[in-house]
Amino acid sequence: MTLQYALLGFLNYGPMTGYDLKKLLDTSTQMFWHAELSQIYPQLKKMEKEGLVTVMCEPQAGKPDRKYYTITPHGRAVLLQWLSEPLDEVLPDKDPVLLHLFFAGALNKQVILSQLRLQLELRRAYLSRVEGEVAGFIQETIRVTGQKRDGLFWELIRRYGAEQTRTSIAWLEEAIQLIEKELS
Amino acid sequence: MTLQYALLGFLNYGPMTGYDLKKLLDTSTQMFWHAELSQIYPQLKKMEKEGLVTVMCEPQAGKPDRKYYTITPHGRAVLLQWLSEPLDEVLPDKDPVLLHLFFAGALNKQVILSQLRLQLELRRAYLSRVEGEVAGFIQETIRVTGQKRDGLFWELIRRYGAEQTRTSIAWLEEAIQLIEKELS
DNA sequence: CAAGGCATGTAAATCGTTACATGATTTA
DNA sequence: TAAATCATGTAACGATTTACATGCCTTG
Repeated sequence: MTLQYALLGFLNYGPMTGYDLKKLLDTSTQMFWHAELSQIYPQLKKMEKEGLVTVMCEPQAGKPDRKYYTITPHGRAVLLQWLSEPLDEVLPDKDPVLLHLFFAGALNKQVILSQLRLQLELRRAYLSRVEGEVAGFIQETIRVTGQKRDGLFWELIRRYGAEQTRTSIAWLEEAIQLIEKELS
Repeated sequence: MTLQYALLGFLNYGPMTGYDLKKLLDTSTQMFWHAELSQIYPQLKKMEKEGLVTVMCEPQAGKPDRKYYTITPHGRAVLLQWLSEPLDEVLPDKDPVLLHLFFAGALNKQVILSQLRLQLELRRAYLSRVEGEVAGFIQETIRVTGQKRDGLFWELIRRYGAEQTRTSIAWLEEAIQLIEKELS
């Protein structure tokens, strides 16, 4: 169901194909939402049947037609309805890395340390991407589209990701030190 | 597949029933992993067929038998194998709250602010639970079970949750101020 | 006396991933 | 010339949720 709202959210900016939507999911929301084409295409079909979007085919030579989906007034109403719902969830609920760590006591010190060091590396790399590329991409998108109001939220979310990652990094550094000292 | 490792991880402490495992998932790992009984029971059955666990039935009057599952040497090997794998994931990948916020530009200022204020409230409540109840529960569990080594990881994960939540809170406070000032 | 805990499950539906299929064009 | 991009999809499988089913015992 949530994927539906993600698609409606993007279609609210203008008509697009499933392929276009996939690219937007990959470049804009991949840190907190994504989907495969094999999920997107059937979802769009379902949304059309429910009157949330309409389709227009643009023939192409040698390729399948581009199928442009346009959000309907009803689709827009459904999107706004969802967006207006109170944000009453507390946390994203599955994190395999933490589950891993929860049982890590069964491993020896060196294996655990190398796992944590890999995480540290990955998160540092991620942070530098968020502070570099991602920040630039958002500014560029705001410049090109003139979406200042929406851009405020994009930038806010980017900063959230950066702050969470910084916190992870600091925690990993401490955890590594602690384990080096305290664990036998 | 991950649920399997969660169950093996707990069964590695000793034989248990599906019902017991559900309670452990609810009290110990609910912040980063959980499952319903309707998923746990079939999963255990499957694990038995694969030789990861064995079952022993303890008859009860008026209730279904308690079915105790015991981890096998093979099960332990499979668990250790999984635990030893490098932690190469970067982030938990779906967060409906962020997706919501990503499209929040379509809403009016007051609705957005009340949504963010609700999030702030929820995260503050969550933090106080993590710093209170949860911390106490971990200390108590370490005291009762004598699992000092494992307890180190439980406490580390708890602190991770607390730090991430503190970061969320600070970010939400800033975001609310910014939106109050900058947004029309 | 109703609600919740104990203890087991099954069935149906939804959500999501991976693999497969086509076929032209562009890039390395 | 191999791989990636464009553009559509289907099929099979696996993961997860929700609803249903039983029946006793304990707590409010």
